[in-house]
Amino acid sequence: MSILQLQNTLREKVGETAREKFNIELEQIAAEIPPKTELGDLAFPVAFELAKQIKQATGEKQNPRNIAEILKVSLESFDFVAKVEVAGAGYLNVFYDRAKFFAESSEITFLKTPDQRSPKVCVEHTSVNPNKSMHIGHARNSVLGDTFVRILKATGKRVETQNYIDNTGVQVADVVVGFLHLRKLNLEQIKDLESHLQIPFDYYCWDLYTEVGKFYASNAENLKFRAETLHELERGEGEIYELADYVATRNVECILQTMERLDIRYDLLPRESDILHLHFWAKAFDLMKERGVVRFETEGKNKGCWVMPFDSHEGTDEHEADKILVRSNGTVVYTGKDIAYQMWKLGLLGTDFCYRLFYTYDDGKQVWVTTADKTEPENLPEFGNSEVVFNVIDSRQAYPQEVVKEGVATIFPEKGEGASVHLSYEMVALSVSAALELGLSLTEDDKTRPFIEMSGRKGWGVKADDFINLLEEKAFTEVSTRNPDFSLEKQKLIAHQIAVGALRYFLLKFTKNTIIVFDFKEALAFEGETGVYCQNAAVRFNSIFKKLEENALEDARQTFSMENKIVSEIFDSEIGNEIWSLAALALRLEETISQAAIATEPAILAKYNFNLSKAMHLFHHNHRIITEENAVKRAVLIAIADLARRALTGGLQTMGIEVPERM
RNA sequence: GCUCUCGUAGCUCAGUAGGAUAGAGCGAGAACCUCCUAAGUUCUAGGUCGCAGGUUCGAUUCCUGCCGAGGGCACCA
Repeated sequence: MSILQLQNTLREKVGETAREKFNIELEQIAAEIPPKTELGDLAFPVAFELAKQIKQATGEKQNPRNIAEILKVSLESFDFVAKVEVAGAGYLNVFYDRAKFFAESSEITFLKTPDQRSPKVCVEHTSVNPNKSMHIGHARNSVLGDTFVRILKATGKRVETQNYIDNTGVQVADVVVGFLHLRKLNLEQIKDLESHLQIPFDYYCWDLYTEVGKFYASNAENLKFRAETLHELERGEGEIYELADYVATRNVECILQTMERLDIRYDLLPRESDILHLHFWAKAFDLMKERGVVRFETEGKNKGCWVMPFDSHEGTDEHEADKILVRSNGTVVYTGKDIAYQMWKLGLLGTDFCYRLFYTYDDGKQVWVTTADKTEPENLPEFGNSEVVFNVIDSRQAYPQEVVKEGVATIFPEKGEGASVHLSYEMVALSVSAALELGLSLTEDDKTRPFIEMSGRKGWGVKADDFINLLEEKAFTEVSTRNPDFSLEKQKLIAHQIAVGALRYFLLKFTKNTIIVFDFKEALAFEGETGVYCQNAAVRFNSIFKKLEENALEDARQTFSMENKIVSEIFDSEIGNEIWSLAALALRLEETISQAAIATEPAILAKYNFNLSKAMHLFHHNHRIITEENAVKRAVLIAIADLARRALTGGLQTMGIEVPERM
């Protein structure tokens, strides 16, 4: 029986007893982990609630402690429960039978694998404009999205990961303007330039994009180049389109490489150009008209537009409550296209992309890209058609995302709003000191602000690759000093794993709706609450097992199962609470991952991994396994250490963090 | 103007389906390497949970108002 199952069983029993003894139907039964191991493994503050409801129902005033005493008796009937105590004003504290419970669960595996028969869910993340390199704020999106994918998979969900490519938007147009009108280069010349470029292509574009911003600022007339270019991109053919397609694709390749460094991969790259060329909007528009959810305005300020009635809280008057989807000149707004695209993801559009293979990763995993050309590639996976779609998009887009969600739900009430989830998060901004370190020219007003927003347009930001490099260099210095016997290759691998762990943990330890104010010192830390701290706990435990005899774990399990009585005594001894609390914490991984999935909050998992690591470092400090002379105690310690390292390895893996061989 | 999010230790942040003594990291001050790696462990100092009301046996958590910070509110993308 797992901890989750036991909790639910106990919860049911509490509800049942409340019904039988007090004639009260409890809607929800809260259970909590007591603040200290001495207070038990699970607590029900339910007697307070019952006392209140009994008073309401009968007017009779009952002491919560008396109520708890009655519930106590019924819970004690389970064999997994060692004892139940009534504590404080009426808490019901449940103590598990540690030896029995541990014997049953010491071999548990924590992570589920995706069930191929379960309905597919889609997570879209990254989705950066393919016109420059990624900065650390973009990386937050990807790390959050990728970790959420891992969390869903660990709960057994089948997940499709998409990275949307806006290859026909203003940002791509702007960098194309830079190539055409500032650099005066055609496609061949760009390729030639690239062949002897000292910096990566996306870095080059980063600088060029900033120049274009200045180009527009210097003379508003220059904006006509943007309009021209956008028009060409929309047309979908011709020299400029070809050039833009090349530039965008090259940037996508660079971005995929950056993400590969963080162990982030995709299944599909849906491109905006294909949404345009395959007329997704027209299809969606037909469906909307068919279902009568859009209206053509013949008068008022929206005259000539197609609108969708929208009873959102955002509108200030009745008119603004309607969302314009088609402008009076007949063109569709961005949100309209987004609704069509969201319909495709959910399998509601009734039309599909064409596909071709974009790239094959080292281990053979494939990432596909959409096209508008009819092709019939071999081994084409099935894309789209997801039960639920999670869009990882920063909180500034909350309003358009709300429109998409409500829009789709209006067209398909049978599907409902639950199918579209905006996985919203706050941006990464620069601290004033970090901005100054980067040499940005801040105004006096800027310097008084709580943070400085990153801006691709201004060229303000810490590039993801630069920062990973910085972390790798720092880690390499440490690794090579500590492990001079390792080959250079191995040292570099470990430094890389540490860098990834540090960055991913840093981006995940904050809850989604906290603005991360990026500060170099804090982000580069390898001590305290960091990924490195967690990795180190796992490495230390692994090194114990390397030094133990070959069959130590199997032997321990055998000793353990035969000596139930002595095991009980150990758990009841002086060190019992401490070692049991580590075991109990390790056994909570599954529950934690499930909580993180329900709350769409990877930070819950990050905090768990940190707390588990802390308990492990403490355990490591207090107990010597290898030299332990009492065979049964040694077996218990080995089994707990194994449980803990497997839980931590699984928890870290779910965050996309590897455990290095040595550190 | 309308609307959303946030305000917890010197700093950066957790927490709260209303509940036991409000936690962690950093920073500050001390102690611990002959020891399965000190990227570690232990101890100390540090809080009117923005302010004021309300609901409740009980509020940092829920409600209202105020103050402060940051978003979002186009026939932009």
